[in-house]
Amino acid sequence: MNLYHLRYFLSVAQTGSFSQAAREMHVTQPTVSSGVAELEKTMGVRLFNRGGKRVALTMEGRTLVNYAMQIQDLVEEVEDHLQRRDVLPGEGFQFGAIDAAVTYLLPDILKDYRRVYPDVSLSAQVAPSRYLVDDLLMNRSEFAVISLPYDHPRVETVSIYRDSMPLVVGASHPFAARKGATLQEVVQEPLILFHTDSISRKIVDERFAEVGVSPGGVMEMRSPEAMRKLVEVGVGISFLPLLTVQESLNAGTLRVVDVAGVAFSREIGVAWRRGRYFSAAIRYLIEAIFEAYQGLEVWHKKVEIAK
Amino acid sequence: MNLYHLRYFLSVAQTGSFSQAAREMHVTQPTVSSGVAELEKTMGVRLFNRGGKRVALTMEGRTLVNYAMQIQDLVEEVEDHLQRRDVLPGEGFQFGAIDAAVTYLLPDILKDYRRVYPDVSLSAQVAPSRYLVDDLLMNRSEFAVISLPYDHPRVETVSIYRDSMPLVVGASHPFAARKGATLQEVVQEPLILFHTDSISRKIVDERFAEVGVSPGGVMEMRSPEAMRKLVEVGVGISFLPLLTVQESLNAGTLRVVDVAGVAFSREIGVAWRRGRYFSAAIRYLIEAIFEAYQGLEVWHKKVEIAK
DNA sequence: ATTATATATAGATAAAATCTATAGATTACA
DNA sequence: TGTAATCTATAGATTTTATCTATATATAAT
Repeated sequence: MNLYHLRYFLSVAQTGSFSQAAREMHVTQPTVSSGVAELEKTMGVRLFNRGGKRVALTMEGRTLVNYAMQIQDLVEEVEDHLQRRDVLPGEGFQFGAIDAAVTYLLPDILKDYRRVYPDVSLSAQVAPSRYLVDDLLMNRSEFAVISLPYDHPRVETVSIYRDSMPLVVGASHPFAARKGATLQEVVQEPLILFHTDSISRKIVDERFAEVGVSPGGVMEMRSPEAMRKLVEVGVGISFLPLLTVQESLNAGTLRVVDVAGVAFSREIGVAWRRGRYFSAAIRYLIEAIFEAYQGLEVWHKKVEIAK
Repeated sequence: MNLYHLRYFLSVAQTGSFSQAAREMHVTQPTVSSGVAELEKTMGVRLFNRGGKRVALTMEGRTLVNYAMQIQDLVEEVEDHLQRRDVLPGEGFQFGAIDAAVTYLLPDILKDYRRVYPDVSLSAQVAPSRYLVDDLLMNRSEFAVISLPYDHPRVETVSIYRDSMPLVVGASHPFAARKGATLQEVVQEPLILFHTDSISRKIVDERFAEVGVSPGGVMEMRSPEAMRKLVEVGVGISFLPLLTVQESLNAGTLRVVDVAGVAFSREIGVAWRRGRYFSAAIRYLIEAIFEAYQGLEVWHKKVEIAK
């Protein structure tokens, strides 16, 4: 069963003539004849009674008219939808983001996005970067906002934000009163560090190795928010992304302490599976992120290559 | 856009794999690939993101899944309907019948029919035979119950009922008291005859011509019921089908009078456009008529030929 | 009867769908 | 890290389907 044949059939039903239908459909009359004949064969019924000046639908023909019109409508509707890149209510997509991104970088962008695509349901997966990259590779999420650098042959990344990771201490910590501290002093203190999985931790570890120091008592955490709390109550001190601690600094519950020879920072960026295709509604969100954080140009270049 | 391609697409969406879909659909993998590629081209969007172990639907792909499933359902539904010869509520057909048939021959049959096909809406067109034949030729009705004989190269007929057309007079008419009358006597009386269009009238006229008599004051009518009334009130006398006057005879308001050398009768039969196709629901009604009036065998023979 | 208009059919041609074989890429596993 | 297995894409050949031209046949109109 061919969609053109259905169209021929409907035209014959409407005009009551094979010849006229052929003219309407811009094909020859035998084409219409064989199209209808093919339908009649696959359905096993006669659709028209021929012979008069006009052909007449049989009962089966009338039944098929009902269905054929519905089918035609659906086909036209879906073509229209897809061509106009409309979004159906209930449609949506999933993306990943690390905690800091979803908490501090994305809220305003997501708010704007909702205005442009009110019918798209967004599902944000919040997890450490490496899990988010797994999702990307398995096609479980469309893109992710993760910590950089992340080196993987199948993953493309563009940096959008550089976040410093200063040493922060509780307001009552001895360092809080001083203008700075040395790395040697720092490693004597109880340190609260990201889990060894994490990119931020890797940055810290690498620098420690370079300088040749190693921390004493270390507490490992996955959640920067939890780490912030622990530092606030004085369990230890930590190198934490500025984004995470900005509010606490403003409130005075945390203090930044300069450490000689150390200027940690981690980048946050957008990552996606190399070469993948982006639907309009998704592309819009990504571009909004780049616009907000000045990465639009690099993105365009990379996506161009990916094409 | 081909219905097979839609099926391939749905299978890929469900299995997450072109290869697996190919196995399910009993085609090769390149067939599925090119089918999906063709859909993507005509729709102008990417439907899957390839590359992982499993392919993943894009947003557009998800939209198309919704529509494709609806379309598939409709196609299956209509194929099922037509193959099983089901009748949709609201479906129906039109047939023609002369007054006597619809009043006296068909009621019980139609009642039974309603039990078997409760959802079929019947539309009976009641008119003199020649109009009903016009409808047949124009494919406006499926079959007709008309007066015979009716000779037309494009119309097939089978007789189902022979109805005598005796001379009937009002109860108070002088003839009513006598045991019989001659044709010469009859033509002296004011005669109420069918319109010259009608088959019943033709039968009467032919006999009159044979015998060489011609009636005097004649009133022409189209409605046998009206004629019956006129005879009852004594406006004239008439040759009327027994079916039409049976009740009046029982009630005693009309009397049958034998006329020497005259035994009019007309036949009633089923007529249809030669070579036409009958849907199951229609065929059932026609066969019920033949079963009731012993014409089933002839019908089968004629329809066999028509095929 | 004759002409005009319908649909059906036969045969040729064009378009498409599908297949086989294979390349290129990714994943899984040793 | 390399190797085998598995996946999708592509090229070219083949088959099937759709369409066209020409014509036969039937019906309706003049």
